[in-house]
Amino acid sequence: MSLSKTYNPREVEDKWYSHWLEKNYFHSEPDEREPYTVVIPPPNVTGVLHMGHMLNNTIQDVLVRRARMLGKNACWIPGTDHASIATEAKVVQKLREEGLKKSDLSREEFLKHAFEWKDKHGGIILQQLKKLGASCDWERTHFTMDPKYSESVIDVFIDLHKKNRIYRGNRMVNWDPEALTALSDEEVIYKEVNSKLYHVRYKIDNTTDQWLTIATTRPETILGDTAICVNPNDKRYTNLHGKSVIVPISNRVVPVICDEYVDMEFGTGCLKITPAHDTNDHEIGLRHQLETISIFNSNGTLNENGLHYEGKDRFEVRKAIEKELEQSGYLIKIEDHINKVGFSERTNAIIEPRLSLQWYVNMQELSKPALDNVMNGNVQFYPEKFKNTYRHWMENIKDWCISRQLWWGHRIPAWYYGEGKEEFVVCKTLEEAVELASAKSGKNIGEKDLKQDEDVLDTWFSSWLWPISVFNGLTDKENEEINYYYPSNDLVTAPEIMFFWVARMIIAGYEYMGDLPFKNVYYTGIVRDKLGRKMSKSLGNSPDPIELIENYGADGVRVGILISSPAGNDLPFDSSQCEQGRNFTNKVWNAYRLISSWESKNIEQPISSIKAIEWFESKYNQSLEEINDLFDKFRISDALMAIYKLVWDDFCSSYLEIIKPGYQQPIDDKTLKQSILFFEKILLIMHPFTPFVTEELWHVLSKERRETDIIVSSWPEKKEIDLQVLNTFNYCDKVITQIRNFRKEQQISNKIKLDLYLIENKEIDRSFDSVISKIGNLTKLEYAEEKVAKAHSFLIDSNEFFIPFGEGIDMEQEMKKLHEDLDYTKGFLKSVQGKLNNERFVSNAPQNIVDIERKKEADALGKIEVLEKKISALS
RNA sequence: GGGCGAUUAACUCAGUUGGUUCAGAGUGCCUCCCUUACAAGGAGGAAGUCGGGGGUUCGAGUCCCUCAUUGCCCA
Repeated sequence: MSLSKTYNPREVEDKWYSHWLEKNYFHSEPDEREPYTVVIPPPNVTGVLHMGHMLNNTIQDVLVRRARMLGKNACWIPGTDHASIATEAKVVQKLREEGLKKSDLSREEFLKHAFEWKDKHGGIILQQLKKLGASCDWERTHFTMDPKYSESVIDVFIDLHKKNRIYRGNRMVNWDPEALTALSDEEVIYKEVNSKLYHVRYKIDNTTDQWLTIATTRPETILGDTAICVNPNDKRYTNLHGKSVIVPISNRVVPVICDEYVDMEFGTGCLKITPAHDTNDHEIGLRHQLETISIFNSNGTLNENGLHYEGKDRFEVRKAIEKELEQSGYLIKIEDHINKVGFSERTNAIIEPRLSLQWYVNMQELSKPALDNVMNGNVQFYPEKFKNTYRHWMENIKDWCISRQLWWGHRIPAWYYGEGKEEFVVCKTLEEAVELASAKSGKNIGEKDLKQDEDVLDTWFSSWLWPISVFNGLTDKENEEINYYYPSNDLVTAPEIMFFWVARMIIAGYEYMGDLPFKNVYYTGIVRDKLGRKMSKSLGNSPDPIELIENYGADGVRVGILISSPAGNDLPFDSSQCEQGRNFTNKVWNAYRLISSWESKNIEQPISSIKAIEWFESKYNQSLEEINDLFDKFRISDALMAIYKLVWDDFCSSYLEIIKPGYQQPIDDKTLKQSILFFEKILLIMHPFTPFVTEELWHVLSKERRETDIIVSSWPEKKEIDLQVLNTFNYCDKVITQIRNFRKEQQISNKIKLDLYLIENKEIDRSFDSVISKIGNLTKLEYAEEKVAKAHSFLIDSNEFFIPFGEGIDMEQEMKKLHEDLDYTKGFLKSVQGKLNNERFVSNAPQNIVDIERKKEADALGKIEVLEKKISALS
């Protein structure tokens, strides 16, 4: 035999992937078939493949390949996201390494560098996906900053502005002092940190020595205090109502105000109010018309309101001010304190709440259809539990801050012609702006008088259009492709971006297409390491996917990653799972090796083979039905497991063993032909999970198939299942197990032939006796009338089986087993009779349940009788 | 602090309307076997008070309450 004992994925993977590409199988064009569309969650353009992508894209590929085989026009759109903050940060860092500062560059120069970077590093991840076997339509690769795509983003901005859904507002934003940009709420990560709670006393104005004490975690913001607030119901402080206090260091006189917002239990019950630097304080400030004093610059250093601290960093100032407060007697005490602090998702800088003028989308009305259509099931979530989370967020949705103080991205199409709050127009081009601005202002405004907004849009403001704009559904409305492919079918993504992305795509879908963007959303879990930690670069606990593919083969990795990862569950990943996957591909490979080694002749077909074929036909169809059902429910792991067991247990361990001819014996033509057909049917259902090994075997297995490719072959049709055959095989399997057990207990080699006698107390379907004889390696299988002496015996469904043994009888062992069996059955009978003697059970339980119990009782009684007879016969 | 989940074998998970497809699967573990497809293999086996406690019911892994532990989302 010249075939390798083990499957070698390296030899076949590149070959078939190139072949598929050459044949253009991944490419889709609208036609008369039913479309099946999936849009990839676009990875960051400069990203590299990690385990999360592996999981996510394997699932998509499984779905897409199966849809293709089901005869649908499958279209999987790949692409990348410009990821404004992440990419800009990378470019800035790269420039810094080259000695260039962003601030020294013009916008145009910077963007030139950024595009160079993108062209060089962009899309590596897409190349990596090919190694995994992803069957994306590469001709349709999109990038969220492609010209057409960008145009649609700008159009949407203009449109929403026209509809009064976009407005410009001076609001508290999450400011990233490192990236120097505002962030959306979703980009802020709150973490618990050990900090300190400073108790500081403020002197009450117009007194010589009366004080109140506040508690704060941010003493540096004292310089921006414009009030002290107490709860109006707090009896301790009624004396303060209407008074003023003197802020330490700045010596500003500020009022004491009352607001129920203050938690009387926390700290001292006196809250200092800094409207410029805290969201809640800002709201209190608005309610009480307080002055707002900003003390920070955009980069987190103090401004001129910071007095002698001007120019110093906020954390440096915190230390310094602690000292100053202490020296001047204002600091009462410092307590340890745990509080939650917001960090920038991208730069990890501590977020500074900051008042600034930003662009917002009013989400109230816009989001309604998106909530309704998920709740009513038009858009299905898998698993469904995420609907709750979704609803909670959608019902409390806040306006979306969409401007970012960056250069890499879609520049906001707003043009300013003056300093006034309303002195701007929103439109696509400078020419239009001239016209609109002139009209709006009533003045003659030229190009030079206009200045475009410096900011770009939030990345998600472009990716929320992904399912539409990859088909140019906005720039070229009603075009053939958008009409054909939209809405897409399944979206596979991580629950972490349910709000960033999924919810907003649904919103955009209803707003711009009047329809859902996808029918099903499959949420994957987070890939974690063995210890349950999230996989991350900094921890270094993430295996390199490409290395895994090299070690275990793409098919092995695909199986390994899917074998136990139900939707929505985190996946604790361990490379041993890939080992299991690799072993699976190897198993199939060896099944092929076996079949290919047989020489066929026109000889009589053994009955055992005929029966095996009958059985496997039904078994296959039973599994196929189950697998189809699991796919319909998006239970991808379970579908894989069902296939795994069908292949390994049923096809290899049972079927092939039954039909296997003796050593160097030929096989009959019919059986071989049928076995190859079975093998092909198995390859077909395996294909979505293990595309490479199945394509390889498809081609070598039979000559007829060499002209076709499995990737474009049809998913098998389900045929009838003969339950009788399946039941009889189960019985046969039980007998075989008993024979094997006997051999093992008595240490009788498989090579030694045995006799089997049986007393048929209950009718037996004898059709699989030839199979029992073959697998059990029996010389004879005889139906007897009387018990056989000096024999090992066992019971299956009240039928008695005997294997006579020669000299080395272990009688004790036999007796022990009989007694164990008897004890168990007696206990079982007792519990059944307990139920039946309970009048309430008999009168309340449905008749069929009672009947079942009665039958159990009868069976148990019969079995006990047989066992007792045997025991007395042996003793 | 608010919301949503989870807890079943050593590990990862199934368990649809309460009742024979109810205590399951895969991996791991143990025993025996290098048997002529595959030791990346074969055959067999052990292993769980279904997180604790209450309740409803003839009957609870499944429904209700409560506690504990834990995860995620939001502030």
